[in-house]
Amino acid sequence: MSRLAKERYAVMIEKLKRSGLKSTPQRLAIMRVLSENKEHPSVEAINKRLQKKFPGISQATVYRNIMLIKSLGEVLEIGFAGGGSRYDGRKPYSHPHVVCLECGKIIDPELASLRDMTREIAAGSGFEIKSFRLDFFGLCPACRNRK
Amino acid sequence: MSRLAKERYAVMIEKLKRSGLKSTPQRLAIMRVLSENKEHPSVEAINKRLQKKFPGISQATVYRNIMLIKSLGEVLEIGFAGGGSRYDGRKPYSHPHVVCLECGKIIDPELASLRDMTREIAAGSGFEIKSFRLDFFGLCPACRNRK
DNA sequence: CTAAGTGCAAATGATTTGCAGGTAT
DNA sequence: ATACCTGCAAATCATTTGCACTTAG
Repeated sequence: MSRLAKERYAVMIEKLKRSGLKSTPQRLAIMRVLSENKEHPSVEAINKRLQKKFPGISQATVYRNIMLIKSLGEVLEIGFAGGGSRYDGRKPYSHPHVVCLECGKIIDPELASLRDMTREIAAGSGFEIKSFRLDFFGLCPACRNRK
Repeated sequence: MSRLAKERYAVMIEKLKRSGLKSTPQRLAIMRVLSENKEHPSVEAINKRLQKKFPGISQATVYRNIMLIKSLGEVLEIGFAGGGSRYDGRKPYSHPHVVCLECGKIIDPELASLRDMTREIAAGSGFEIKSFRLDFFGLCPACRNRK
């Protein structure tokens, strides 16, 4: 477990306790997966990963806990139109993603030109901006070669 | 019908004919709504709008035709996680949106700083970028005042 | 103890599809 | 004529919810 993952996990536990919610084994395990997994896993992927340690854990439990963790502000949901959300527990705040249309891989790119965008939008539209969503879609290096 | 709307509508008809597909009244009406409606309407909104002229038009017909128009590259689908896509037939290419979390209003903002973003991402990630999706979420001026 | 949480199965809600007629070309 | 379309209703698919049972604090 990396330093960042440990830190993220600790923050989640902290918020959980502060909220007077229970620390069930399933819940802690879900938090652990979210804090260390870099793949932006889907609910299905999280469930699959947990089957080893919790045979028979319910998808409903995974969904309910992710919702809860989201309400604590500790996981970012990256939902797509066609259904099938992915989750980022390492950086639970708005940030850009690059999604491979072929294999579904998702990475967090560097994007210096992002800086003043939100400010520019707020000034131009009169909206009070709360969050953003920026996704680039394309083919990852591996899938490009495979063609 | 504005000049832009007329133009968009003409392009859609053109592509439709070029593809050897039929010009049914329902299909033409859907294209017309998509080419002139600035509200980024949902399927439900489009259906509602058409009920006057086509009592009993099926949601399925609207869905099927939007899919078809999308496959012609003539409408941009703005799909949201919680379900409920919105459509933009006036600018059927990737461009940013500002979405009101309260009333669902969607506008097309100016965003000069968008310029080199795609290039920057492609260079940094090795991905071949095909499209992007940039949404800002917040409160529109009207909803801000209402608080 | 007892409020929360879990597993299971049924319910949802947007979208899709199969089928039995219609209709544009 | 006939391939394409439409309306209707049933089927999907991810997600949510009701319920009876279990468990953390």
